Amino acid sequence: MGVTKSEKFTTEQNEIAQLAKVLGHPARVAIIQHLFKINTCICGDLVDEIGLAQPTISQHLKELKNSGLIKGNIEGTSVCYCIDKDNWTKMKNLITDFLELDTSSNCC
Amino acid sequence: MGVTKSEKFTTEQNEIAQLAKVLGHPARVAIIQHLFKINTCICGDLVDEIGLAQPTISQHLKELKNSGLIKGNIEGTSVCYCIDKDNWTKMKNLITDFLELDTSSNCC
DNA sequence: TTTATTCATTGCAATATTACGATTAATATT
DNA sequence: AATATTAATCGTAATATTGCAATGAATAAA
Repeated sequence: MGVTKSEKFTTEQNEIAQLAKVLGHPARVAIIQHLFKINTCICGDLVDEIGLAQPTISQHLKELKNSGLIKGNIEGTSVCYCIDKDNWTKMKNLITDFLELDTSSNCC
Repeated sequence: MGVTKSEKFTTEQNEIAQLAKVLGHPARVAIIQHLFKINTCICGDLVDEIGLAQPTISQHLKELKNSGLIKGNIEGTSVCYCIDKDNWTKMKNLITDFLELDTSSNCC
């Protein structure tokens, strides 16, 4: 059926998975890293930087935007994309808490 | 074409994305959390715990196993799945480093 | 106004993912 | 041996994702 049964899981589990999914493509990882590196960003830069076609980059940017991790301000013909710091911090905490599960057990 | 162009990205970007992708499904998040909670785990428990069909759980377990995050030891008719702590720690560091990108800039 | 430039959107093809019923393989139990 | 239990695998259907060419909308430059 190809459709995730979100209703079977907690809100937290769904949120973690949703964020992880957004980061689950190297192009989006690369975009995030680039945005952090240069602070102000134009989509065209990313096309050159990443080497995928412009509509493809645009689509990845849309997903990142939908997730709230980045925001885009229109500036004339270009668009300034950048990290949404508040959401980034929230996301970071959510994922970090999940990853910090105790590994000091003694099974297997 | 539905196929990710991994060759366009760095090894690090691909590794981060690959791990994030594995965590990009609530069932797998739930499985990881459950494994941490009870240390020793049998697949049947997970079917009851999570509420998806046994083949579906089995498939998610396979993906987690392929990623190296968990390992499964056969014990009679049941299988003891648990977190692969070394790999978990490596993965945690990889993701954490990525998430720790500096948010102290002043764009937008 | 005409022409570039920049980026979003649409439409499509190829591939991947999610889910489950049916079956299978293996060990336990009777 | 016959039956039950556990979990992997196979096959299939439904849906999602990835990628790009073509197009469109908007502003900038000539």
